[in-house]
Amino acid sequence: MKTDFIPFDYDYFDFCGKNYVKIIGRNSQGKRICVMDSCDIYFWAILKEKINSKKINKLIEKIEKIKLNLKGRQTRVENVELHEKNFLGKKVKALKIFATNYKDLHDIANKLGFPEIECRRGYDLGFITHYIIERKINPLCWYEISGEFANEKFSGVENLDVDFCIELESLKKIEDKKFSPKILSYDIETNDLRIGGGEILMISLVSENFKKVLTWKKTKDKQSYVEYVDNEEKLIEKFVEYVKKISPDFLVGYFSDGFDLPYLKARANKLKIPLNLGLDDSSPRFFRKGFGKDFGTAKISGVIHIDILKFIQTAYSQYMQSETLSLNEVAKEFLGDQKKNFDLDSFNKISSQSWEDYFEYCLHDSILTFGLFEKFWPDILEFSRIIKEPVFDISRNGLSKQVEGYILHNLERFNEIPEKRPTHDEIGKRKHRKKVEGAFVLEPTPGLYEKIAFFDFTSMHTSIIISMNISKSTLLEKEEKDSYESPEIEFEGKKTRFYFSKKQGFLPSLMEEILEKRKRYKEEYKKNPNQITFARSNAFKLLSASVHGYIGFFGARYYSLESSASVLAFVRKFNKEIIEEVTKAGYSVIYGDTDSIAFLLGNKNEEDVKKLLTKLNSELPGVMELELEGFFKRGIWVTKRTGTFGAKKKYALIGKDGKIKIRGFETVRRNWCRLARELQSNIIKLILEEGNEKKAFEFLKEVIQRVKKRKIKQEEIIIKTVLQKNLSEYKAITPHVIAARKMKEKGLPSSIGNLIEYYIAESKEKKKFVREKVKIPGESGEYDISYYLERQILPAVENIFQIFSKDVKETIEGKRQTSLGDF
DNA sequence: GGTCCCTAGATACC
DNA sequence: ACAGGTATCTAGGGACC
Repeated sequence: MKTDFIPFDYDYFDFCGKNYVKIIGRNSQGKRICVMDSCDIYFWAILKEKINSKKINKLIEKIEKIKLNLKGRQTRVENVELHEKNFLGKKVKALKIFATNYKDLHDIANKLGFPEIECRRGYDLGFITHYIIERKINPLCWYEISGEFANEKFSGVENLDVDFCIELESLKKIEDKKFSPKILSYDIETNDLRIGGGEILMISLVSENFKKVLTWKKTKDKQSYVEYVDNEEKLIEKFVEYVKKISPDFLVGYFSDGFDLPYLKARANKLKIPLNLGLDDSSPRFFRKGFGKDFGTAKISGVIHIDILKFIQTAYSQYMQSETLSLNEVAKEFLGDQKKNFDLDSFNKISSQSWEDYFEYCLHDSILTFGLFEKFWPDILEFSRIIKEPVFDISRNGLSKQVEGYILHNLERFNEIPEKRPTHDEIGKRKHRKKVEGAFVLEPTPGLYEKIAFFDFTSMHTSIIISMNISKSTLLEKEEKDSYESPEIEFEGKKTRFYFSKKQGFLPSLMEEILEKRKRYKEEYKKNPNQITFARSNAFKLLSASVHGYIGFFGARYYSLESSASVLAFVRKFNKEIIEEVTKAGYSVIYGDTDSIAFLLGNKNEEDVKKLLTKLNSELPGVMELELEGFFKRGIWVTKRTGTFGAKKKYALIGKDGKIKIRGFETVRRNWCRLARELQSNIIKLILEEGNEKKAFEFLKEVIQRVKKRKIKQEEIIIKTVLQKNLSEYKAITPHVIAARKMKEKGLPSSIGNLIEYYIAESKEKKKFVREKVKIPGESGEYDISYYLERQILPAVENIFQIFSKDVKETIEGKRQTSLGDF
């Protein structure tokens, strides 16, 4: 039997005491295939230096005799080989110790208390990762495979609903072909948000040319996509039936790891019915990660369950305009579509027509989820191919896991044995180490400026890692001639320098490849700018930028605080040097943050600036590169609220095309009310466009009048804050905590991650705390004029007008008495 | 009950 | 626990008078 094949998902099982991998995928005819395979299972025992071959042979003999009795199961070392390997860049002799079952490696490793052995490695990769590395059958790449039909052989162990099942004999990588996975999105609606705490009212399903809402709630009219069942029990059964019938490669939800699938499972358990969604009729398995704070993941055998929210969260949230990651806002940003309007507040009072609306609302959620998956699929695909981990994991892993995955799958090229995961104790120690000094931020001189140029370093941290060959394995113990020397660093209380070998390490070498990808996608975006090419470009920017974070992350295998400190010291050094050079060239530098610098053109022109850039680049080492971010017509920098110091990380620019770029100002901070944000944004715009504050001041006066006359709509005064911890954990009782408590009383979502909305209302008595005046949107009350004038508008505009020596405090607060007389 | 200083908390920038 | 450090700013917490 021979066929082409593209692997989607990997799982493993035991058969006759041996590890098998089952890979689910398809061929170009669209047939679903299960490939059964196994691979060599082994780990490494790295030997101490200067052990003679006689001793090694004796050691091998001893190890070969190791037998274990684990929970009634017999296992033993199968074979031992001696290899020349690298470990952390150093040549070592290592024993490759083979076993039957991956699960046993840890136990066997623990039996190796021989003095000749320095350390044991390679038993903690996870079987799937180990398998992919070993057999090189990479996710989402095309292969030509051959083997025997194996449905019979594994029957009784693995009964899968696939077109055919093959035991792999040979494989060959073939050219990429186009393929479109079958996608089914789903969404449930319930009458209680606590998992399993209420009933599931309806479930929507959307696939290509397929739309369905299942419900047991009968109504007078009926849309064609609505299908009635008798009760909740039948609802769940019908859902399973449809999933099996459509038989998708990907079952996609939005926050479905945390809500939809656990809810379905909980209800199925309660009703004592199976939730046999797996291709082998198994129920979803839930894996808890961390210590309760986060949600687990939900895995379905043979069907790849994707919670698209997770991928968006790690890969894109930093670059999105949306203020929350709600399906509504995310869909608005990426699909230009949003959720249907439906008031979920009162389940009991839903009329028949409302139920129709509710069905449509539910259906539309699945439509949006489907659309989001389609939009992000190219990115998930690319990530999965590059990192070589299955989509299930790629779509859920954090950035450190992605970087680490990339490293682990590429070690073999360097003949490297993988470093182990840090132990719990080691993590504890790392977390308690003193933080290293970070980047340098130049304090700006507040003012309105004309003709500004911005330079920034492309992927600065990564290019430093590459250019200075910085990593755990290239770090030298002491100064060596002809090595890279870090600037002086304050490290663990002492001033010191670190040195890195000039022989390129495997990590810097791998980073060079990531940087290449990043550049390629940036070019692609420039050629064809749209949301998706932008997002992809940024996803790789993020992956590239995460490399530095990874080596300073306490959970990393290749953690090295010395390396991290060195990278940051170089970051400071290069930025300060560029500031100096640009100043020397006759420009006045306004601002700089980490990898960027802003300066005035003055009496020079753009050509001069470009020439300067070329000159600066010719002096930079390795792959380091300074880039022209852009020329701007005007820019504004303000003071901090307290004192006369220039505020860092707060500025606004207007490009030659009139486009405005605002950083750090209240305008871009979601926990300020829209009134203040929009006012500030308009004022910044007017000032940047006009070059003076006159029109802006008139605008301010108008808004003040509207506030005083209570002409401001409620949605403009709402303050939105995301709850970052559980309500009981707050030490300080802030306004948003009070608002969250009120929401909780009303049964509204008020746990970690939920958006808390409130406004500050006027009260008869004088109140000491803001929190005493907090009201949530449904509560009746008039907004507190003084609060909004003094605590929202004033702070948002005061510093801006101060640049023109205009004190607006009087304008905002002063006239209040007279205008209040009008009422 | 007011003032002062500090911390908690949220959210931004790179 | 699940990339890092730097920074701004509000409101609350607590000491003191």
